[in-house]
Amino acid sequence: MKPSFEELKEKLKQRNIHLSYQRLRVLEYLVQNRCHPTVEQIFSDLQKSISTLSKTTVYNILKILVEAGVVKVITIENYETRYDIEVEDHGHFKCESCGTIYDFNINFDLLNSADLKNFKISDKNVYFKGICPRCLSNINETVKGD
Amino acid sequence: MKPSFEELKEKLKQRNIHLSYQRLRVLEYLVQNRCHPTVEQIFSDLQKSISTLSKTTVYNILKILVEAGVVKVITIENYETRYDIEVEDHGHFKCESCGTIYDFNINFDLLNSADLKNFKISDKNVYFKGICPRCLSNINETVKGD
DNA sequence: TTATAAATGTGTAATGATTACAAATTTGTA
DNA sequence: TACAAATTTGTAATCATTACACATTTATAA
Repeated sequence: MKPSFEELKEKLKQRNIHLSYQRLRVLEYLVQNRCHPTVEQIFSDLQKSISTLSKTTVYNILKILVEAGVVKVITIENYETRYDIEVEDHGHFKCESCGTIYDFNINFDLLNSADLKNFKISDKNVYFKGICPRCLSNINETVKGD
Repeated sequence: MKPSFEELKEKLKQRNIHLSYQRLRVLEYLVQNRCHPTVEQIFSDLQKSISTLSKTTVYNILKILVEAGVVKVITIENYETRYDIEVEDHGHFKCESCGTIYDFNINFDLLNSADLKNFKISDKNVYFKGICPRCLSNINETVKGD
């Protein structure tokens, strides 16, 4: 379900992708930070402990991990690319107030359309936008407070 | 269902958005070109007949039309923003071979998740990727021909 | 019609994410 | 240990988008 760091390393080995220090640290970061981080977040956080890290390296590694099928690009806004460990299908909800992206379960098998009967589908994506419970309650608090 | 140019003009009037020449031409272009064009496509096509047109103007107008709710931003790839006349909910299929984006019907009411019961959902998006029938048959032709 | 303020459009410069590329470093192998 | 290949790094280039100031058009009223 949620692949462990060890399982992901194994998958990369099988694909003959060398497990360099930087690659492992980026992978580890994504396993530990399941908040769909941007390149900027990944880079600035990792740079604290890998002082020589280059942002280009982060871009390169993410590209390799995506091609290897262990990381998925999350495209919700065109001005920010986010990355997620590749897991079973799920939807994303982006809160338009705080920007947080939440995962939610959804049955992708139900996502079918007769219009696509002659199409070869290789990737299904679902994302919603709106306001998350936390922000909704903050808004209510504010109203009450006024 | 598919709003006409006249209906869209009416909607803009109701929202007190001045129907300038450039705005009407961009709107007309989107009604007539239901291929989810990029800013570049809209600009370069319209510039042929509106020689003074500025790309900044196209950006400005698209922003206004989106805010007015008559145009929707289609985010599938983070490197290209596409625009579509706002219509009833439908999914998008992007062919990874030719780049064409197809509309398909899908029941958005079925798109629910218990995980989101306390969330306020204002926008639902579905997009698939894969190979379209045309490209699939081209590939088959090529294989046969070899 | 004419004056004038507000709205709209235009062109250039700035921004910022991403990519290209070449040099430096590290790794694997003989 | 030596060398070739892979990986990382830093800088420069690219490209979509935005900021901004100026030009043009439109709406309104005298």
